Amino acid sequence: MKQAKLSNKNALRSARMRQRVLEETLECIFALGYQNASTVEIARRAGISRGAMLHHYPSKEELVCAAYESLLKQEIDQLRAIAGSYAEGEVSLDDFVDYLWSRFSGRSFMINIDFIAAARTTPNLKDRVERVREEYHESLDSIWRQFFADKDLPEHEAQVILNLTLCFLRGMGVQCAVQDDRANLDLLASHWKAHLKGLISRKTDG
Amino acid sequence: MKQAKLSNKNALRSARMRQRVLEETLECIFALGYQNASTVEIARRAGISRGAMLHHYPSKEELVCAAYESLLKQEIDQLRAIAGSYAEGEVSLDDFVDYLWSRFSGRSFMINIDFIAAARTTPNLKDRVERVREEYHESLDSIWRQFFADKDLPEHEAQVILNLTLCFLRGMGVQCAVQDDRANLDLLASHWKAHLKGLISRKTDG
DNA sequence: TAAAACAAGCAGTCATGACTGTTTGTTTTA
DNA sequence: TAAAACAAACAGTCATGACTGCTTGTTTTA
Repeated sequence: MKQAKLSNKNALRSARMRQRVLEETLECIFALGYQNASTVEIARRAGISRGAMLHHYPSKEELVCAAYESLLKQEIDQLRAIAGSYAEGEVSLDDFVDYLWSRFSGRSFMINIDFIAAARTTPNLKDRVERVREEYHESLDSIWRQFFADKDLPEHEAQVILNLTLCFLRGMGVQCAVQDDRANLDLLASHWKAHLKGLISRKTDG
Repeated sequence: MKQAKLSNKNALRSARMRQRVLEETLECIFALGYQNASTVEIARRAGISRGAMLHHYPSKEELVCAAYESLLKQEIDQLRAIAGSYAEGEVSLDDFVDYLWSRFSGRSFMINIDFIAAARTTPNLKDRVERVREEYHESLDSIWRQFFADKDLPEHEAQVILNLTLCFLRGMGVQCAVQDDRANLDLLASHWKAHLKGLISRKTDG
């Protein structure tokens, strides 16, 4: 994190520029795919010279990793916001699954797929990506537990149900990337939500 | 399909060569990733000159599409073989899910992820890929129905259960690509299998 | 059936274009 | 005026596909 005191104009300018570059990097990967997201194109879209971009991010790897971290951090922030709403009783488990599905069927996940594919065969990327992802999953775990705190369900059961749900949504997200047949997938998601209810009640009154 | 009568030597030689190239293409994509699988490297691995390869596959797109089609066709053949075994009562639903999981956690699916990611932003590839995939899913559908033929379950319920299972396995496969934690995922798969039993029996005696 | 004509398979080289990162120069801010 | 932010030009690498020519197999014809 190259970041000085934010009091002076330079630091502000720099931060803004970096933010814009990261956003355009993600947008570019989303639109063109990881492989076709060249630094030239990213700089062009960000309305900046490549020289300036390289000043902030000395290599492409540095750039895309930072972009990915930025993406996941946004997701984490949103999760935390939802965790807050839950505490105030504004969100149900159904709502939360809906929210997750919106995440796994949208831009964010499409970018994720590209990173997952790229990271599989790029050790450096894989390592860096893994760390952020852990943080993301921890946030997810903690919010998930909230939903089961009042249910009479052992913690590791809740964990299994979360993992089942996540895998399911991930799979749906992949399907979404292959062929955007939202209607059908939304329906399937509903099935799963209904199913979740059964899973919980059956266990709790058993 | 560039293929003359198989009686003459040339056609045989050609077929062998093409097969070898396709196999090495897949292997190369698996090992290096779609983006890093250059035609130079593929030719090197296949022990053939680039000139010869270009003789058989005039463009890279032609090559990778053919390779992908070959991959899915292999999968389809395996599925059909299993369908045969089922007819002879040699395979249970559990076995079949295990089989599917072996497919979604192995080489084949990893290559698939790369293709899915690449195809998302490469219209040509996407179109060609889609066609083969349909054939694959049809095979899957038909074998799946066999398992439910003797159960008292409406066809569309069986379809939903298949889709749930597929999404789930796909999601697990993606997780596998991210971090190969087989033990945990195998466990999760077991949960799902147990769960499937419940799904079926509950519906049938309801 | 043997030779000639033709076609297919294959190898190697070259031209082109794209992408990355370096370097050098200019403007803005502290 | 020194340092940071930015711009522009440049050099090196790599991948693709075109092109040329050689070798092997197949077909036609005398």
